[in-house]
Amino acid sequence: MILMGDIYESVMELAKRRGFVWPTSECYGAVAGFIDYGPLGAMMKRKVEDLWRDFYVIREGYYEIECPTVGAEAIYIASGHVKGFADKMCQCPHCREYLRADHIAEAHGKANAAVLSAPELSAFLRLLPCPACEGELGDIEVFDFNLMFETQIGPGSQRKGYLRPETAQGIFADFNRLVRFYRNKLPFGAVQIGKSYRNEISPRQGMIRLREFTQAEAEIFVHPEHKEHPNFALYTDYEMPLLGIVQQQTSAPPLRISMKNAVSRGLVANEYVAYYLALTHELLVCAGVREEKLRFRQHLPDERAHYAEDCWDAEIFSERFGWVETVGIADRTDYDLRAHAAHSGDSFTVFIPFDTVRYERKRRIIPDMGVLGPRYRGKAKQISEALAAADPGEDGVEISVDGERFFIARDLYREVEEDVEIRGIDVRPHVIEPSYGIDRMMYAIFEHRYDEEMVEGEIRKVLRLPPRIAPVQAAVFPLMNRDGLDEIALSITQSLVEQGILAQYDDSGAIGRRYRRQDEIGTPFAITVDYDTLEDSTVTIRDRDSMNQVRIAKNDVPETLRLLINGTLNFDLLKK
RNA sequence: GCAUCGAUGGUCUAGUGGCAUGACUUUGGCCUUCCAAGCCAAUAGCCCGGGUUCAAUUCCCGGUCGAUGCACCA
Repeated sequence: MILMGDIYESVMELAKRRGFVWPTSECYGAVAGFIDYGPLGAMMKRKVEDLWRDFYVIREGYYEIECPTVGAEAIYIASGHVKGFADKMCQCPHCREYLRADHIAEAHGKANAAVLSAPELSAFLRLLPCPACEGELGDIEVFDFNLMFETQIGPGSQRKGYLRPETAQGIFADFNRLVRFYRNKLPFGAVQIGKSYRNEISPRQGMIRLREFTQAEAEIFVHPEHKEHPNFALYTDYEMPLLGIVQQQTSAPPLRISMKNAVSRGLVANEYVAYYLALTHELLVCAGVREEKLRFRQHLPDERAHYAEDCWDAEIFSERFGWVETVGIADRTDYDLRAHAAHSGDSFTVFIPFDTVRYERKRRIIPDMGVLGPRYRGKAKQISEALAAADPGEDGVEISVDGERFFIARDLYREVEEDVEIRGIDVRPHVIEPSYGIDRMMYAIFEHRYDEEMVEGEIRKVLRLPPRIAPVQAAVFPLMNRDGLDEIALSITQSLVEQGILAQYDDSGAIGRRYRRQDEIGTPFAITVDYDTLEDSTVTIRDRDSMNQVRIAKNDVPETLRLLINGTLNFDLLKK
């Protein structure tokens, strides 16, 4: 329960004050769209990323790679970002408002205005009113505003580069290496966690829309005809709310449905997409997102990229921002690999051998280059290629090269029939892409796990973080700062550190105050050394969420905490 | 980017054309046998730049950041 005020204000105030999230370079004036993670925020973010790695790297076996954040222009020409990641903008000459040129055109009946060129758009807009001030747009200039940050590689301006707008392209560009790494077998996957950059026109909403943000993306390469996930059994009966296209069009509530049924009813395109919907659901809940504030929404046909076969967003409900898209899960088909193949000249395919070698009877045309060469000179090569693909008649064949027609007589080539051995086929995989916005996850966790309650007339602020995510995992207090209690507490702290547990020792102020300090930063457990400890070598362990305490042997503290933190042991079971 | 509003110790806040309030937090000390107790002390602030003025935290202009609306946006 939140007792007072706007939860966003309360959460961000705490995050700032306790060192989770800070405005960047505050002493020079912060910059919108950029944030710093402070000591606790950076620690917590790393733990969220490690949780993600547990799911994708350890469990799925998709190894992590790391590519530069600066990419050569060619990559983003191929990916379509140089052309497509730009908005057609214009500025109203009267009110100086920046406007989306294609949106105005579409509002006035121009279908598919997004594909028009800048001059075409500017001609179309001439007589239209500005949506902001109603003034006639007149002789208006339409320009591209590309959302990528641009830079130069090397001195001068020899080579143009861009800060990556997504981590995915680095994985695609490494495809041929990855195929070899995974020994030419499908499916395989690679993941990347790192910074991406988008020069947002107007970033607002704190951590939700950043110009520099962290993505965790997986690119899973699958055989286009085999979209059954090998471990689908894990999630066949997993149920979660799906807001499909039909539900959205009929304003129906999300459908709670098992993954098996979602696929068999055609709600979700295939097992791979369904598998990662379920995995994402599990991961987000595990990270601390409230299950009842999480839904999966399918892209409507007009918002889905033309090449995508199916696309879903994991949306997390924020009191402040409404439903926030936090994870995108798409079947991108072979779009990306095809684009990189076309631009780079590499094949971007995997050779898949058949179980048994096949033979096909093929008619092959062998040109007589001894004659064709001298006769057609520069065109000879093209003619021989066209000839190889032609289907000759009785006395010869007519082919065309560059629009010019040639008749090649029967005696200028030989036709042979032969059995050709076909050992396999080059397959261009389809890409299943789950793409996570880590910063949005972080905000959602803060908002969902922040709590206030009234305790003896005081507001108690608690971050109810899952123990795995909490930046500090345990606190150790001497009840009194004397009589040797402090030495015992210090030695317990040391024993925790030796177990790899981040523990904070605190002997400052009243015991209640120390508990509150830890509650605020989400520390799940606190160990207190009191006078009984001197008698029987037990200490109390206090659970953040219930504030209950249980006595355990001092020597059991490191192992007990280890089990509590990794979730093997539940605090309630400690009681007996 | 436009319009409106705002910005005072770490946090919340009072107030002013002339020495800038108070509370909480934090630090040190005293006290204290389990959930922000008490006492003493300390640290720490008027978003930035320019203008008006003898004097600007205060008034004016510009900027930055934040909130809201428009626009934009996965």
